[in-house]
Amino acid sequence: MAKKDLRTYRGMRDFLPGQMRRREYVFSVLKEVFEAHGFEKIETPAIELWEVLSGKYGEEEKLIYRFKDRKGREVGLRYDLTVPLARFVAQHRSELVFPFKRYQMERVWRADRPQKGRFREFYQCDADVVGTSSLLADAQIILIIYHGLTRLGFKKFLIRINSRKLISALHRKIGEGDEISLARAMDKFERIGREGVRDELLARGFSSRAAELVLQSMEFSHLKQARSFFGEEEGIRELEELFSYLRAMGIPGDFYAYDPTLARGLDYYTGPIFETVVEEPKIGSITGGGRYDGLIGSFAGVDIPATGTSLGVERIITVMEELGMFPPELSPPAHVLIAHFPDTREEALKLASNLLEGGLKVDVYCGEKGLRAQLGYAADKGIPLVAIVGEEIRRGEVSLKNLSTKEQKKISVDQLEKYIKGLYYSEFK
RNA sequence: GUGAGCGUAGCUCAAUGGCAGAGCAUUGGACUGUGGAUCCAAGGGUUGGGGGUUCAAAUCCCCUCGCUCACCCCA
Repeated sequence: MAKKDLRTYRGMRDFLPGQMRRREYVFSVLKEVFEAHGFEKIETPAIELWEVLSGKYGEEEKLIYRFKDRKGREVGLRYDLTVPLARFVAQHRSELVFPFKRYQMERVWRADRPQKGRFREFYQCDADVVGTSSLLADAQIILIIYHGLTRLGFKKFLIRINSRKLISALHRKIGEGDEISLARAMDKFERIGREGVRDELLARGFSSRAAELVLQSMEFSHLKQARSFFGEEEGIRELEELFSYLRAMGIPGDFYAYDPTLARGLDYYTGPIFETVVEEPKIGSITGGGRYDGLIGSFAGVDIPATGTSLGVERIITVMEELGMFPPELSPPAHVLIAHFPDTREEALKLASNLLEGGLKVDVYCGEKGLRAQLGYAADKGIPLVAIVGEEIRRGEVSLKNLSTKEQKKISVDQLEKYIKGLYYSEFK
C-alpha cells in the first residue's frame, strides 16, 4: 500500500490537548465577558448559499471557498460571521428582541495564503448589536474589546477609531478618484509613512493637490483638529458623542484613540470603524469592526442598523503564547487519577463513581500496567493528584499522592472527596 | 497574485561530492506498590518528485511540487 500523505491541508491545523486547554481558556474568558454585558450566544451554519455571500466583501470575495453541492446549487463556506448574522437577523426578525445583542465563536474559512497569524480555517469571536443606530451600541462594543483584552492579561494595546463618514467627507473634499482606493492608500500610513502614502496616492492617480490634503488630514491626533478641517460634519459629531460615552464608561484614555489613518477594507462599513493593534509582536490587528447600517437591509428589505466587532482569537492566542501570557496552571484534564492493582479494580471503580458523584473530574487509569506506569501517566498528562487504591482499601483508606509536592498520605475513603476539594481551593487555585 | 528562505525516519535534527545516522516516539521482552524509569531487542527511508553534471549526488545545476516568512489584503 502506498504511503498516505499525513499532512493537514494547507492553512488548517490539528489542535493537541495541551493547545486546546489554552484555546479553551481564551474562549471561556471571552464568553464570560460577552455574557457579562448581556450578549447571547447563537450559531449559524458553516455553509451558506452563494447568493448570501456574494457581493458583500468587495475584492475579498475571491477568497471565499465556493463550490457546487450535489444538485448543482452554488454554495460557499462562510468567510466571516457578520454576513451570516445579517442573513440570520433578516430571517428571524420576528423572534428576536431588539436591540439584539449576540455573540458567536465559530470557524470561518478563507482561501488565503497562510502566514504568521493567518490561516485558512480559523475561529472568530464576534459581538454585535443589531437594530439600533445609537452610538451607545458602538461604545458598548468598544467596551467589551477593552474588557475582554484586559481580562486576558493584555497590559498594552490601542483601539484605533475612525469613521467611514470622515473618509467619505475627505473624498468629497478632494473631489477626485475612487474612495476605496483612497482608503487603501491611507491605511498604509503606519507601514510606509508619510512619504510612502504620498507616493501611493500619486501612483493611484491622485493629483499632488489631493495628496497634500490627504496628508494634512492624517496628521490629526485629536478630534478638535479634525473638526476645524472638516467643519460641521456628521462623522465628527458621531465620534465626539462616541468618545464621551467611552470616557463615561471609564475606559482609560491610553487604550483608545482617534486615528484618521484607519480605513478598513470591507465594503459594508458605514459609520464608526475600529480595530485593535499591539506593538509586540508584529502581527497586524487583533480585533476589527465597525458600524454597518446597510448590510442587513440587503437581506431584510428594510434598513436595520448594526455595529459590532470581531475578536481575532487566533492572533490573540499567538500573541499570548509569544509573550508568555497564559496562566501557569490552566484547569487540569482531571482532578485526580485513580491508580489500582489487579485485585483492587472493583474498589477503584466504586471510589471513582463516588468522586464523580461529588462533581470531581476523575480519570480511572484504563490500562493494566503497574503503579510506576500509572504515576508516569498522571505526570505526563498533568493530573496533579493520584489516589492509589491498594491493599489499604481493605481498611477503608487510599494513598493520595500529590505529584507536585511528592507528598503522600493515607486518607479514609469517606474523607477523600472533601480533602481533594480542599486542596483545589487552597493549593491549586 | 508577487518575492525570499527551506524540504533527510511519525517528530526534532546530523552526515567535507565517497557505507544515510542519532535522540524522541512506536513495537516486543526483562521488571510489576511509587514519576512509562532502567536494561535488551526490533521495525521504520525512492533523502518531496523528475531530469542533468560526475567514477560517485542528501550534498552541485535545471524544472516541478510542498512548506515557512514577507508583500497584497486581512482576524
